[in-house]
Formats: sequence, structure tokens, C-alpha cells
Amino acid sequence: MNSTPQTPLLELDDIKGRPCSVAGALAIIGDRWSLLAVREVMFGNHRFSEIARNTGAPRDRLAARLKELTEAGVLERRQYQANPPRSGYHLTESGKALGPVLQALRQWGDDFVVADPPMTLLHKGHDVHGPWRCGTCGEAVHGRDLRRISNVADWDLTGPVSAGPVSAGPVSAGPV
Amino acid sequence: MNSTPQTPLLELDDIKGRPCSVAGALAIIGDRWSLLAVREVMFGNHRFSEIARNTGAPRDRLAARLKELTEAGVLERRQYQANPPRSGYHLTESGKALGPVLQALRQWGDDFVVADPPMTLLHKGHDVHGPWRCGTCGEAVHGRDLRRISNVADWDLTGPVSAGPVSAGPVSAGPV
DNA sequence: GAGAGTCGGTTTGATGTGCAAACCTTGAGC
DNA sequence: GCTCAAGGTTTGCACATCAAACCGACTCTC
Repeated sequence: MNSTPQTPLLELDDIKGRPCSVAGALAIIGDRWSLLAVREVMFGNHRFSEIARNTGAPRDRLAARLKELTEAGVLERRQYQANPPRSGYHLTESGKALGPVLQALRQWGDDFVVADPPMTLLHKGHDVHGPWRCGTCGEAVHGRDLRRISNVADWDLTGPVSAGPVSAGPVSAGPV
Repeated sequence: MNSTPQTPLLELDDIKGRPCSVAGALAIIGDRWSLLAVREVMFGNHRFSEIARNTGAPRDRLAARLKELTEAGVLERRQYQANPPRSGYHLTESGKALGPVLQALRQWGDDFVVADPPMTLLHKGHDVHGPWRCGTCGEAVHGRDLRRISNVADWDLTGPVSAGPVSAGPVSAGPV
């Protein structure tokens, strides 16, 4: 969907444990408040006070997170008045691309955490809620149809491997 | 996809800020190590030591998280030997349903965090990587086709509302 | 049968992070 | 002047997190 960033935010070596883009993503947006802040900006709440009120985050933590997210290119600040200088936060392409992450979390929360969905997302009038669909073919994804292939030489699905050919390593069918 | 839990893990009142299943989901799996632990179990690494090695999590933190995830019904322990008693961790239905969350994070990480995807997921031989697709109709979701509807009386997309009819509140098209 | 290794944690003590509340600065409205 | 709003920053304290050592039950090797 999107191209690889020109300068990656993270090298694989920076990731402790398995080199994995899930871990990389969590290093950027995996704290307690970041995704909730992105959610609010996505809802059209661009101001610091709005984000603080709607997430419940402490103001100092929120200020730190918004700064980090801006530096990571997830959000950008836009000045909306000059005197006194006031800026709002807006989504970059990277931030907009967190929509599927928020929706996956929302669906899991609806299904396994809360009693009744507090919000409904409609796509062309119908609920987006449904099975995981393949980004290529659009069909519902079942675990038996999934295979995982490691692209790094020294890790396979079971963990670090001391040495071996680049394309080696077990390939698994998922439980999901 | 799944039915509402019999006894919800969380009441909406327990959620600080906006009552939202994203926040609910993050309250269960939104810490630094939980999703990485689930990832490892999904890869077939069921033992404490394997999960500790492959995530890089400190052992005490991991022990605490695995216990919480077990109590939340995301994982379950299964004894695989009696003497000394040894248990492995396995995914419940709830845990398996985190597949789309992990995949959404993986895709975002591939697109915006790391330089080259360290792992490829194949669905029937082709990459699952692709646009967000609607769970109902299977089409790619664009922001202009999305509407969000609050199902709670005292919050709309902008934030808390003092009073008003149940179905009121702005409805938005998303940026995503 | 003594010693080392495995496994799944728990304990320890130092360090870092998160929190609520108060405070600050610039300007607007009264 | 006084008060209020916005967008943070500072303060002081509590709690969470970390790396490393430790532990108990058992097996394996010599």
C-alpha cells in the first residue's frame, strides 16, 4: 500500500528480541496513550485540550507523546493562530495508515472486552465489522491458509538460529 | 465475527476518557510486552523461556503479563509434564482473534517503521499485505466512504456532551 | 552419587516512568 | 485591572520496570 520509508524510523538491530515489524510498530505507537491520541485526531479533535480530555491522559504525558509522534512523522503540527501561537495536531500519511490498526483493536475490543460496541463504523452504509480479509484477494483469511516466511537469516519462527542458508527456517501455518 | 462476551472484561465506566473499545482493548493488551508474547505463542512458541528469549522481555514482567493475559482469557495454560509440573501457554479464541491486530501492526511497521519486511505472511500463496478491506463487503475502505456513529448517549465524536437525545451527535467521515 | 544443566518462575535493589496538581506565559474579553 | 482560555511545563511523590541473582524440582552425565 505504501512504500518503504526513505530513512527508516528504526533499524532491525534496534529491536530487542525477534526482529519484527510488529515490535517496530509498537516501539513507535505501543505505549499507553499514543493510539488514543491518534484516535482523537482521526475523529477531528486537533487541539491539545480536546485530546487530553477525550483520552484521559495526563497533560505532561500527552505533551511528551505528541512530541514523539510528531518527530516520528505520525502527526504534524499546524499553526491555526499567530497570537498567541497555537497549533493543532493533524495526521500525516503515516498517521492515517493507522486506521486499520485502530479498527482491528476496536473489533477485538467489541468482541472480547466490552459488552456493547460504543461506536459503529459504517462503510457505504454497512458495518465494517467482519472477518479478517486478505489485502490481496479480499477473501476471509483462515489460519489453515496462512504461511509465515522469515526474511532474515538468523531468525526463524522458533527463534534465533545460529547459522544457516538465508531462505531456510520452518514455515508455519498459523493458528489464525 | 464473535459474540459479545458473557461477562465483559471491562465495563464502559471503567474506561477513563472516551468510552471506546479501542481503549478497552488497550487496557488488556496495550502494554509493552503483551502483544509480543501473543505473537510468539501464535508462532508456536509455547514455553516461558522461548517467549522470554524471543520477545526480549524481562522474566518478571513476562511472568506478570502471562498471568494477566491468562486471567483475561487471551491465553490458557496447559500442563505438558507432571514432574516437575511444567505448563505451556496456548491461544484461546480471544487470543486467536488478535491475528488481525498483529497483522495491522505488522503492515504499518513494514510501511512506515522498518526498511525491509522481516517476515512475509502468505494467504494461499500470495501476500496478505494490502489495503484495509471492509469486513462486510470485502472492498478496499477509503475515508470518504466511512461514517462513525456513537452508540453512547453522553459522548459524540467531539467529546463528552452534557445532555441530549440518544442517537444525536455529529457523524463524521473519517480521514481514513 | 556428585555435579551440572533445564525449566519456570520469584526476589532483590537500583532506576526510570507515570501521575495529579499547581504553575507559567501570551493574549482576549469585560 | 481582573479573569479566563489555551497549550503546555514544573514539581514532588508513588509506582512500575529492569537486569541479575536466586530457588526448587527434576534429569542427565560422568
